Amino acid sequence: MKNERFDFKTCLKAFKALGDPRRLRAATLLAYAGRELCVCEIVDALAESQYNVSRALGALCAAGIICKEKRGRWAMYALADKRGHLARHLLGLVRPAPCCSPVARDIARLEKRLARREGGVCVIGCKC
Amino acid sequence: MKNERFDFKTCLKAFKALGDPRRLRAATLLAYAGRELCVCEIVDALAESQYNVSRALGALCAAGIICKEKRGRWAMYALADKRGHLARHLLGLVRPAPCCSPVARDIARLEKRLARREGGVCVIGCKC
DNA sequence: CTGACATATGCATATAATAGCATATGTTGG
DNA sequence: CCAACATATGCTATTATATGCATATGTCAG
Repeated sequence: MKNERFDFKTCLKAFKALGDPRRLRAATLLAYAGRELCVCEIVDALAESQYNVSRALGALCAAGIICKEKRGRWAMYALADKRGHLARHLLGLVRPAPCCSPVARDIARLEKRLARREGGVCVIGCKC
Repeated sequence: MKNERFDFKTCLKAFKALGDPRRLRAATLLAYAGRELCVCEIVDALAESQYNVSRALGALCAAGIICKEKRGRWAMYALADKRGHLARHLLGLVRPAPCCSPVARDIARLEKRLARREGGVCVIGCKC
């Protein structure tokens, strides 16, 4: 993972995908979490509408930043693994929680939400 | 320069600025060159209009990716130094010249152009 | 099979980014 | 001071991107 390089098109797609506040927040959140999160947890953590979050996650997925795994009626997202080295590099550059950063608030809300998991899985769903 | 991190806003601006083909090409070119280039050299290397290149360089400058130094009627651009560690990290991820990449062509044209410098300075100007 | 639920998407519209042209700005040489 | 030149910018038209609403899709519980 050292001195690794990626082709132009791949980098361009990644930069473009991360060049939007909501998408960067979502990706940073997933990088911070270091594990799969379900959509409704991300919706709560970002405090954004289900619509906007779904679109953002879809775009990040298309850019190869994150990946999705459908599990029953739940959709789980995590940082991409296979082609995801670039994503790790990029998100590793974002300071996780300097106070007053949007990321700090997102993380705080995520922690609260994760505390409500049961047996390691989300059982709450959307409250929208 | 190891494990360095940057705040959310800075990263967002950088990703946004690099999420455009022409801007990413220009920044990658400057990273590759490793020295100041004048606008007309960049125009020739990218084979784009003076207008488009000027706009792209302006945007990269505003995002803190590159910096500008006016020298007489010439404007020289280089990767940002002071606040530019992020830029170096990011552009270090772009593979410089896999053949068939736009970057490869840009670099080839740049080399030709640099060969025409006299005493290390550009003396040609725009031919547009 | 039905109703409730988690998530995704189509369509219409708002908003922002980009392109091109012409022209402005500032600098040098005569 | 003027003309030539390198570079930047204002304006407008165009195009891409984001938003909101409603609704579609697919899955589970009963």
